[in-house]
Amino acid sequence: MRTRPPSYHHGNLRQALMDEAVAMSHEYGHEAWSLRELARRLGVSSGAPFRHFADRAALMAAIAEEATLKLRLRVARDQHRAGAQPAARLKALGHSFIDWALDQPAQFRIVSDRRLFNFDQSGSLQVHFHAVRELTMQLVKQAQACGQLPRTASTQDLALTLRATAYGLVRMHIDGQLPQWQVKPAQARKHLRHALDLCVDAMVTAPGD
Amino acid sequence: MRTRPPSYHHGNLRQALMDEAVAMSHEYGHEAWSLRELARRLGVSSGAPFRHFADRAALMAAIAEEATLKLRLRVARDQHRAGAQPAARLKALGHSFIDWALDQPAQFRIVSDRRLFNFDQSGSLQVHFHAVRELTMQLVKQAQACGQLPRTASTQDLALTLRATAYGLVRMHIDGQLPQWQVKPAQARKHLRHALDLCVDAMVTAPGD
DNA sequence: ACCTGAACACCGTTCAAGT
DNA sequence: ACCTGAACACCGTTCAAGT
Repeated sequence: MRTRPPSYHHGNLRQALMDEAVAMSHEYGHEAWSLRELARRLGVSSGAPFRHFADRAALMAAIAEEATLKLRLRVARDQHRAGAQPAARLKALGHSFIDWALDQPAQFRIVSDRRLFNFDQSGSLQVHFHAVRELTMQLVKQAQACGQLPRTASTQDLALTLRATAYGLVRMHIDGQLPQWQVKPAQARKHLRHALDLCVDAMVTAPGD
Repeated sequence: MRTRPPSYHHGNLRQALMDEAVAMSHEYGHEAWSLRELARRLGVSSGAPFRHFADRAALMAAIAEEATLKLRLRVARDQHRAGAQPAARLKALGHSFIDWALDQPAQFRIVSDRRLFNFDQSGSLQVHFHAVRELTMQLVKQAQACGQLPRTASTQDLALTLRATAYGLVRMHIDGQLPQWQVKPAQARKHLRHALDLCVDAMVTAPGD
């Protein structure tokens, strides 16, 4: 009758380590717990994690890869619903990013902390982020082509600015800075979306075409 | 003739610890070195740092406070040279922030990592950041008053968006993401300034007044 | 007043040994 | 095939003892 406790001896310790590591990162911060504590909480020995991950960095990288795939899938889904207008799709892209970060803050912190693991060494991280970056660039280029964004600025600079705004907004929330800007945590998502839209709209309506 | 080696036994160990900690953070990353290693490099015992700082967090907080004061002084100096136009002063504020972060990346990382120490517990950090935040808000308000920024958007949302853009741009550089956006490290400062100006200009010229 | 260095309770990681 | 648990070389922090 009871399928639990799960038998970590038969194939699911790897995922259990990742899930528990995310839970502990959420509770304490991603550098405030030890692998030994993680093993303890799962009832395995201190050496067991090393059967599945070469080291701490490899565990963190695996978590980051899982989270990054989720971003890509979410973006693909949301783009599908966003219509054809490049500017609207750019907003939707920003909203996907915001929602992704706010729905899994612990994973966002891990993904964006370059010191936890070697980012350049993970093929899947590279691929997924590249895809999102390429989409941003293409949407900006399309928006410029149909006059929604100014052609006087380079595609790269526009894309970089928009990306930085989305990233900066999300980080300010994740780092707990929003209350200092009079934004209550409960209204963070709404405010972040609004602030991003403000930036996109400003550029869309800016002259210099 | 030789005033060196400095006698850490007579009052300058505290500053030496801070300087060496910054140097090691620059070399290895701010969490990749130990207090014992720091003590070793300064030729003192493993317990000596605790004569000057209650714990690791207190050392990091002291470094952050020193760096934050520098930001405030730099902003004040640059504002003085920026003229009277609110939009120009907003750009100057952003440039001060960018220059500050790029001139001392290790300190920027420490300041913006909320997990290293209790941010809310440092009076001086609060005060200095509050001053910069207030300046941002006032400049936005002035810009709205003289028609340089739209009055349809709230002062808070405009300020938040601009601040997020500056912060996001700087973080992308600090986290090594700029090469992926076709920006060479040597041209980072120029590109970041340009991207920020792009955002300010877009808002300045946006209608809805 | 300031620093030493042993001591304590931890780490990450390895690896022979077990099942 | 997967996990154990002792072992190694580290940590941060404390504190009696030194100067």
